[in-house]
Amino acid sequence: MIMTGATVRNTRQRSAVSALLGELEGFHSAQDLHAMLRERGERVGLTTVYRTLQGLADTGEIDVMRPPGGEHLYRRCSEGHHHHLVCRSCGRTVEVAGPTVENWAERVAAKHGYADVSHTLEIFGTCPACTG
Amino acid sequence: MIMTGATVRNTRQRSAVSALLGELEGFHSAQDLHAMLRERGERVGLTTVYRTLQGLADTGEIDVMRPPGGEHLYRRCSEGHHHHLVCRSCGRTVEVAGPTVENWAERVAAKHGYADVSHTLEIFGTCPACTG
DNA sequence: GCGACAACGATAATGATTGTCAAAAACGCA
DNA sequence: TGCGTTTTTGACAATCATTATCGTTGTCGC
Repeated sequence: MIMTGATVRNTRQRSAVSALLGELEGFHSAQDLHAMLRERGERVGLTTVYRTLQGLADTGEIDVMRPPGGEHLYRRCSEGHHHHLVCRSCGRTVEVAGPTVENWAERVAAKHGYADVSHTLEIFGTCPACTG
Repeated sequence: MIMTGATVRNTRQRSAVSALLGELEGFHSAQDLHAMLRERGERVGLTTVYRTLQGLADTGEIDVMRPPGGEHLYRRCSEGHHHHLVCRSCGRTVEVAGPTVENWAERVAAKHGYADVSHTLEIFGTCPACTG
């Protein structure tokens, strides 16, 4: 058996995507990011953007949100498990940590004998700026 | 302005979909349901199944779940707002009512000035039967 | 029974994501 | 620094759920 070192190589493209995410506020789709990179003159393939985002998401470096109506959105977020409070109208997002919910989910799952629990939670609303 | 009576007509197809959902346990995709209807000899188009499900979901008669990896799943559920605890392996589902979470979500949203709050929450795990 | 209009459904279109695979780039090592 | 190995890339095709189209059909009020 070969114990591949699971080496992740540093490439120009990966850096570009990562850097871009570092500068941006809010959530952006893979295609958005791809377009921005092209505008900057960075030559990165769409396929690669998808792959990179997936990788970053797997390692928890970025968060993924799957809004009801379409494409996945990505964002560099603070560490640890948390959720998002998103404005339906302008997209303004607030990170929310919820020990309350985490515990509740764990408890409920345990009560029914479910193991290996995970969950997804998104809160939608209209932010103050968009309400007026 | 024309005040269309917003008439919803009773059709054989709508009844068939609704009836099928009434008999089934668990979640099923639009395509699943369509296949089942065909097996029964009911002649219903896939397009219509989608449309009908969307309609039923809009009026709250059925619940929609959007699992991470694919198609939307539909199910006739008990009334009121609730969430689902789903087995990753076999799909066995438990309905979960969570005043805890509802309140928490409301509170958090309010704290940030967000109005008109809604949320989505799914819990995934491995059920007792699939753990062994 | 009739006419208006919603609903149907076969088919084409859409569009995000994933698979493919040959070519290019990184890394470890001498 | 040069080399072989292995990962990564990226253009392109494929997938596949969902949506749009639009002529036909079925409902329902009258």
